[in-house]
Amino acid sequence: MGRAPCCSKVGLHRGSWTNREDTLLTEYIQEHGEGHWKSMPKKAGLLRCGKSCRLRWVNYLRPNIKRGNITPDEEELIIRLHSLLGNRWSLIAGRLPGRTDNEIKNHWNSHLSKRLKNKITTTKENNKNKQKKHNQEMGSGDKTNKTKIHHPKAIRVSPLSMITRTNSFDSMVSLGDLDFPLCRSDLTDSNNDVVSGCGCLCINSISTDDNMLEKMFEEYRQLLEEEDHVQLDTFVDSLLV
DNA sequence: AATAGCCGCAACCGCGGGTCA
DNA sequence: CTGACCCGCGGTTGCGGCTAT
Repeated sequence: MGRAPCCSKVGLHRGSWTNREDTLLTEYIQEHGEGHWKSMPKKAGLLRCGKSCRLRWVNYLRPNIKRGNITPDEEELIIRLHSLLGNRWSLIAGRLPGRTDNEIKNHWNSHLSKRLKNKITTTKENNKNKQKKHNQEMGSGDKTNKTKIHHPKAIRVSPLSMITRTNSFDSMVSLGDLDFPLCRSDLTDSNNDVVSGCGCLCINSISTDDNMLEKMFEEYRQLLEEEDHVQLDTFVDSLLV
């Protein structure tokens, strides 16, 4: 028994929104408020799926939405938040006023991920050369010294057990206080540019405990200060318990 | 000028969690 | 307890504009 479709597709408009549709939706929401997406299209006189209306409103028509020109500061914040949260775009968006999760997701996929990939490649090359040189100086290489970074798959976060879209991350932790790299490979060069963000510390479950994240960061930071061969799996696994 | 390829972004889709009858 | 429904999320698609050839 399959899941029923969210709405009947028959006779509904799809594709780009027209000005008239935008106006109808905006006027309806201004008068009646958000929510009740299922019944909204009919009441607003729109031949659209409720999901489509919600998406259009949230990503485009909502007031106070900033469009285009993501600043370098915002980019850096996105990179850091992504290294912390993984692909939790709604959480990342909650930390960037006026930005939508869709916009951030698109920007990440089309710009930042490629840029980081390039930087990672460059960094890896440099590290390879350094390691080669080091091995030559120290004799044979030590294969057990490899740092292992675990990439847990991001999971959906319940709004109740977590946070709301609007206040989201503010209620958990003040990232303005984060003056250390968010993950092992999210290191900065002498120009304070993020060199690499590949080794994501993806946290699979975040409690509402006020100090939990800060404790985790502190623990993580201490780990990083320890010997190079720390197996990050151990720490990450501890987060997953 | 034509067109192929690329890129950015808006929109769609499927899934999972929460709620409620 | 169960199942239907609603909502929101992340992944993916497809279209339009831009650029290179």
